[in-house]
Amino acid sequence: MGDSDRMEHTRHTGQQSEPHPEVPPELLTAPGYLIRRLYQTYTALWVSVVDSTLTGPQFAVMRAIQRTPGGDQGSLAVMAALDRSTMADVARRLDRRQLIERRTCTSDTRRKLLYLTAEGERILAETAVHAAHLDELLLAGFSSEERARVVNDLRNLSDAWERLAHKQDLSPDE
Amino acid sequence: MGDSDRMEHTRHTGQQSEPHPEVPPELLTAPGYLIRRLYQTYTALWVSVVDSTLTGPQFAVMRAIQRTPGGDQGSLAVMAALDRSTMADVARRLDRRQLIERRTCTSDTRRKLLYLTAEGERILAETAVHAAHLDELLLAGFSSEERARVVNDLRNLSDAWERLAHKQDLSPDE
DNA sequence: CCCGGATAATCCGTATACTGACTATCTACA
DNA sequence: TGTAGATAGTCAGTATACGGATTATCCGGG
Repeated sequence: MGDSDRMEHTRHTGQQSEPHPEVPPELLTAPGYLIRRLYQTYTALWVSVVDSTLTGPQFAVMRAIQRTPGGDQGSLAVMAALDRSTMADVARRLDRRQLIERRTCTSDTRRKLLYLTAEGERILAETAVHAAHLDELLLAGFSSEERARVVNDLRNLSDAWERLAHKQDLSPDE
Repeated sequence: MGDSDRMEHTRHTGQQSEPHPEVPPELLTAPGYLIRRLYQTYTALWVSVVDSTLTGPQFAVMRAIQRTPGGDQGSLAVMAALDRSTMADVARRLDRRQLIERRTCTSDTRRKLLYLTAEGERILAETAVHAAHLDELLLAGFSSEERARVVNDLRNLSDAWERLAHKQDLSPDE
């Protein structure tokens, strides 16, 4: 997993102390560009803080199974915010590593019901500690009311965008 | 390219009005989970609004080239917030489609300098219009001061997280 | 001039992510 | 009952992403 040595190659993409390659300003106010960077930075932090054997999505899936053991892949995918295809991949990898078990539902053989194995429970509990620490870190620079506001803004954005995504007509007009 | 037919299967992953997939509450306050969902929703909206022949990252790369024609892949990657490997992929695909040109630098043959082709300029200009429209849509549900606050929060988060990512010691202590 | 370290791009392996197609299965309706 | 439509999971194809190894090249010291 991560390089646990603390070499000074801390920069991922290489920039920031550089003579400023100058990000185009149109990008800096584009919500999508910002979100992409946030997502990238977050996954980098996940790897370095949680390190661990689980990726973020894998962790989300196992959390969902923990909450609803025996749920089918489709429902659990929704909880973990994954689509069916991606869930199939993630579940296959977790199954292969024996962190979850996939039983075909007897009353509907199309369904596969997911359960945590003992090892899976162990890994999940272990990872949850580090994940909680990461969540703290992510908001550590903000006062408690800023924290609430930021999380709230993120959820509002998320909701607003999802409503947009469900509309069919997004033409420029009006 | 979204299904432009108006079939009633509007849901992507399958539910949300269903009885109870019930997202685990630990996930709903986890910034990382929210960011991942925002990123997913954003890319879905990009496809359906900008549609187009360019992905978000491809667009960012072409914007960066437009701003700094003849830049080398490494510097342009930083501007577009991509790492070297990903930039190599993206540049190869754009090159194959003749939207950019890659010339080997004569004074340093390791470097490849990127330029937009005429066709690339055309596509970029076209896409920029739709991208601007998307940016409007993304904040359309907010008042103008909410808008400023949200964008500001995103940039602050981005900055704070990047500072975190550059620190070497992220242990749980204190 | 030659060598060793640094650097630019690429390649490999793995993991998300999404669309569309495909299989197996289930269910409802006529 | 018999079949059409819906549904669950998978697979193929494409595109991001990232770390680590590789290759080609550059540059500085001896």
